[in-house]
Amino acid sequence: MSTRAEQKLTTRQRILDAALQLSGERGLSSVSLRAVAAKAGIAPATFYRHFVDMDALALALVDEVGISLRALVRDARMKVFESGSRDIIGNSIRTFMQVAEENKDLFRLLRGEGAGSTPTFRSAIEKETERFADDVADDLRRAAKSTQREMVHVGLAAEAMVTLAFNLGGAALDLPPAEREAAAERIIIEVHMVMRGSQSLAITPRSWG
Amino acid sequence: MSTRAEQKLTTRQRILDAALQLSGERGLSSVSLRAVAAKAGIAPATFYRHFVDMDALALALVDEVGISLRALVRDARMKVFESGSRDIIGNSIRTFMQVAEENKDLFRLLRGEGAGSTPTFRSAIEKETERFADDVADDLRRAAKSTQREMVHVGLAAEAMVTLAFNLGGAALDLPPAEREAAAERIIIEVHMVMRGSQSLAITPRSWG
DNA sequence: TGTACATCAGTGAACGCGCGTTCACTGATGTAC
DNA sequence: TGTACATCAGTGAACGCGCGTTCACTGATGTAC
Repeated sequence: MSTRAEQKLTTRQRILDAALQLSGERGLSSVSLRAVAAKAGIAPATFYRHFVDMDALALALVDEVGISLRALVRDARMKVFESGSRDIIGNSIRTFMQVAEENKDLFRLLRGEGAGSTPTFRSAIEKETERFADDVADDLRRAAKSTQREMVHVGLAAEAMVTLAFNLGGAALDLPPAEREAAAERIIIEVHMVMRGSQSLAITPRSWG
Repeated sequence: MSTRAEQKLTTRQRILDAALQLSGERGLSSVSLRAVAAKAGIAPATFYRHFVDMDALALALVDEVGISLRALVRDARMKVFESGSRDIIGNSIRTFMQVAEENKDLFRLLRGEGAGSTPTFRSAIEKETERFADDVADDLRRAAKSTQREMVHVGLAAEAMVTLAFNLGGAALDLPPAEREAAAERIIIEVHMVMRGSQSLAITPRSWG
């Protein structure tokens, strides 16, 4: 690869990094092109050599965030698996929280921007969380087989677990460490409830409600 | 009450209504003072007769939203109770979705602004959702007594249910009606899982995980 | 009731500022011969 | 390798615009006598 093209890519990356950092405070939608340029150390006009506008940047960022996130979580899942622990849920949530803490900006972006922005952006983020839930669903199915405990609506159980982890876990990122750990334990119990509920419904379906 | 004071209050209300409407599109944090003034039919400078700045408006709005929401949900719960149905969860979620649909802007504000804004604002919104969860917890305890089915971690179960309803329900507001109903049915199943899980853990606590 | 004065919600013009975007440019890197 | 030309990432100045905020004002409403 030529030097010029390489250089262009590193500048592009500097722009993405700057945008991610700045989005942490107030959300990406209130970050200006000029602020991104300043943080990235380029002239405002240079921005246009890389993206047609801020919306394009936002989409590229969601893409990158999604990829990073999946990689991070794949590692996390392997870590849980290798630990050989029987407390799969507890370990997963604690690892998730650790990864989230080390990548606050990424998580805030996915969580915060999910609501208050452009429809395109919103649906891009929804796709990412869906992929995430799909991975969890696979894990659940595998766990169900190996423990011989049947589950129903595995996809829904996974969706519920991911929703709880993302939202409650995301909110917990703003808390002091001690409270953050307490929040993690609460999330673990709630995710357990979903797990048990899915198993319980497999044994005794729809009753009194 | 004097005519002048009355007039001032109605203007204030026009400002709040305008802000709420405008927040629906892109979130409150990207609504300008001038846009609010224009929508409310006043000069920009008049805004300052009612609020010191946009942050004060935001806080007043969260307060108002919280109060409206609790009133709406109190009505909804009564409706469910009066129906005498045994499918309490299903009815609650469906009623919740109906109320949410009729008050999209309110819900979007609570959901969307929960992440991407000022810490003060964020914590104000968190308080509102906590109150909401407390109400649900009361309902759960009452239901547990009347059905004789013990539950554990009722507060956590309520938190999980509210988190699921708010986030998945809120996301569903952007979908076409048919898909929205399907989403509601999915949320009902997931909330059921939490319910069952809480009951199951009361019978067989912490096991293999 | 009538008069004189006080209050204050709402105004319109003006301000300086940061914004997104454009444009002709520069000069290092890449390419052809 | 050396030379002449092409490419194009990055620039700096300039633009018009909507923003938040200020200020002296207006005139209807409220109050005291």
